[in-house]
Amino acid sequence: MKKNSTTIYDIARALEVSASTVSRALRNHQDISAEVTEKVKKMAKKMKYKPNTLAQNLKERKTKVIGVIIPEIIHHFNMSVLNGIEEVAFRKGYHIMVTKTNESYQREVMNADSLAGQVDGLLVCLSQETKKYDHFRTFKQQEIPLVFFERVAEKVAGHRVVMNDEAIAFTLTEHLIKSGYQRIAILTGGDHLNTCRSRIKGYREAISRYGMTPDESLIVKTGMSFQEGRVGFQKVMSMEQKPDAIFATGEQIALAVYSETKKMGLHIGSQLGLAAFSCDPLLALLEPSVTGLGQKGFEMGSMAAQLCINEIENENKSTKSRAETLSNELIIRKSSLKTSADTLVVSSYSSFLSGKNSDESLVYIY
Amino acid sequence: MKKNSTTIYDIARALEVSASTVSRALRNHQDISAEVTEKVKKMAKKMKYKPNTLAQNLKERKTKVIGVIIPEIIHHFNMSVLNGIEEVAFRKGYHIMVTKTNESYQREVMNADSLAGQVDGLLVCLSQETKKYDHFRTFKQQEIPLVFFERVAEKVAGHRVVMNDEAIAFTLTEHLIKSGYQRIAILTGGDHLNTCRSRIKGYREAISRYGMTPDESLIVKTGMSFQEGRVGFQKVMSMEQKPDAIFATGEQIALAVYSETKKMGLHIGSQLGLAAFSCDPLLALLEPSVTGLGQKGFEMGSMAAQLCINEIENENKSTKSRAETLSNELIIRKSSLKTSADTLVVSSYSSFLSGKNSDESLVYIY
DNA sequence: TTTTTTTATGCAACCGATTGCGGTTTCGAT
DNA sequence: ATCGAAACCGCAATCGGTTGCATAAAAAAA
Repeated sequence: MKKNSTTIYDIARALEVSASTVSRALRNHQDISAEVTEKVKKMAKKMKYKPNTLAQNLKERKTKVIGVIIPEIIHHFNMSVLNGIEEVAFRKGYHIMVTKTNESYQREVMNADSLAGQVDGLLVCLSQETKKYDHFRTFKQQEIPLVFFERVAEKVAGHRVVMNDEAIAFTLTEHLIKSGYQRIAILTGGDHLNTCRSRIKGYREAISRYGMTPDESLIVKTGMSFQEGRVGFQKVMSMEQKPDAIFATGEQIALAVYSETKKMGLHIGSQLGLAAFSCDPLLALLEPSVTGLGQKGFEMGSMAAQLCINEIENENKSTKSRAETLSNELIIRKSSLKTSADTLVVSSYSSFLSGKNSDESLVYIY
Repeated sequence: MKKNSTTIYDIARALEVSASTVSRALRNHQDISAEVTEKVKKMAKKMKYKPNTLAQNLKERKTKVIGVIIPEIIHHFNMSVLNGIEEVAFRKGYHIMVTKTNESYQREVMNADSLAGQVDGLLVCLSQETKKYDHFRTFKQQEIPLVFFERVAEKVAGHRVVMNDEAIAFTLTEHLIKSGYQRIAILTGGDHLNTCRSRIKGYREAISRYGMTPDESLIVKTGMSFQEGRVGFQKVMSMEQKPDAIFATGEQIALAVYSETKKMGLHIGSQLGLAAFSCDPLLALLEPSVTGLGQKGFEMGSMAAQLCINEIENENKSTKSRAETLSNELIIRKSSLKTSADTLVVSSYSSFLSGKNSDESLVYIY
């Protein structure tokens, strides 16, 4: 690259001034007279000068690039987040380097290591496998801002942007209960993921709050992927006491349940309730439509990018780790209603976290 | 960034050798004795040395980064492509810098300019607005490999990876005709896009081949976005002579048609045929399911990345622009069948390009 | 022992832009 | 005419790693 490009030295030679003068002129340094400045700029344009970003990076010790690590690309929520990140980055003059882990811890480590040298900040959504966080230490040492989103490392210093997982899970479960379902299974991933842990917690809270008998065998932690979701679903559906509703804690799981159910000929809603912790708008297009969440991916991504860039550009080192929680809303559709009511009612359940959290999860009936 | 990191000079000082020796030792240069090499490597590990990528980039005049420009991120096909790109890039030791244009020419220019200085290669899917290609000249001048995919610039030197648009469009239209639809509208974008041009051509070919009367008013070029697709759909549906089938030339258009149709209460298939030039697997989940294409996004992305990296690493300048065409298959589902046949028949139409193109578009009935 | 080769290492330039510091010129003030 | 202060500009170092060339030391040949 940069085969035939002109440098400040070329301009300097052409104008018989020094390279430093050219450099200063191009940056509007006041030491350089107006006429020289103009002369330099004119020549720069004439010679199609483009500053060598690589040299600037080395000198300035920064790249105007933020790294992104996500588990999967083919994933609507991740895409939305990425979209938000890109949008903010673009407006702020940054580029994004995107890597995916395929939910593999090992690949996450490789990505983190390889990005370490060339980004000014890093945005991460942890892989499903990740239980150790040493690969992020480099960033703290080098004072590279680190922002986790969605799946966060609580033990690592760094900003965090998450959803109100516990409250939403509570509301969602509460809704299923109020819809008349008696045996609600939750399909989710490992306890080490904050998302799964919180969602399970909210689920448990609702179950016990409404005096239902908790059944540990209904909490199935097979994983967040499509395949793993299917496995979990098959597992609960082969129990002697089958569940009558499913809480799918991720969009891939929801899709797995949905397609499996269709294959089995079960009618979603009347025969098996389904509610998903998913922002995918596709849920509204399915027939029957699936209860899910509002779309907060873009917001999460832009907030994460914003936090990151702020810390990059703020010279004050006083930036403590901030933990941002996005509220979200439950959008009720046919899949979680036993009777497909033609008349749609709008109501609102209060969030179960009475004092602590005032942003109650709104509930729309569609 | 790179606040407290050790350099080769630190290692050199600790070992009382020169920096060049350290550099060479770390790269296994044969001039350095085995013992010194080992000593250096041991010390490097001990001091947690990581080479400064920025300095290497400047020196080597390359970055091991390939830029990607796509119109939209929230777009299944684009993400499939991106997924393929990332996968190949990762395996080859490259990073990807992802930018999106939001279908804006201006933003495409900005992205191209800003990427020019810091990538070893560039992968581009043109924006819908783009009609001038000057912003890609820099890359040719600097000999930075350029690969277009999906929407390509035919006038610009660079590799191209496309689908067999014309043949697929022919097959798809042919299928609608054979299904018994009489008035087939095609919703698409501007003629300057190779994709639209080829798809329209295939459509026209099929219409005339089967002796139907072509009607220019059925060729609606409102654009490829969801909103534009909806506009186009509303336009044809408000004609005095409505179409009885729609050929949606993109996934966003297909979704627009699908959701509008549902709103109108029209039954897709029996009342209005629909076939989409789209790889989105969601089409299979909808009810009625929508006729579309096989998933070739990953393949397109990995091929594009492969071409790009090959050219980056091949020193022989003899790399002529290669144009790769991916074949694809039509997957027939309920939306393009007037009667929802319970018995599914598998057949195969021959590609209309008899001699020239032997990869006929396979047709599955689902 | 002397000369030639081989082996191993260091010096310094380079990639291109930035910037502290010092030097020269200009010009008004004394 | 002399001095001091702006106003302008260039030298050289720096960022960290790489590499051609020279050199020194060790080994081999004479």
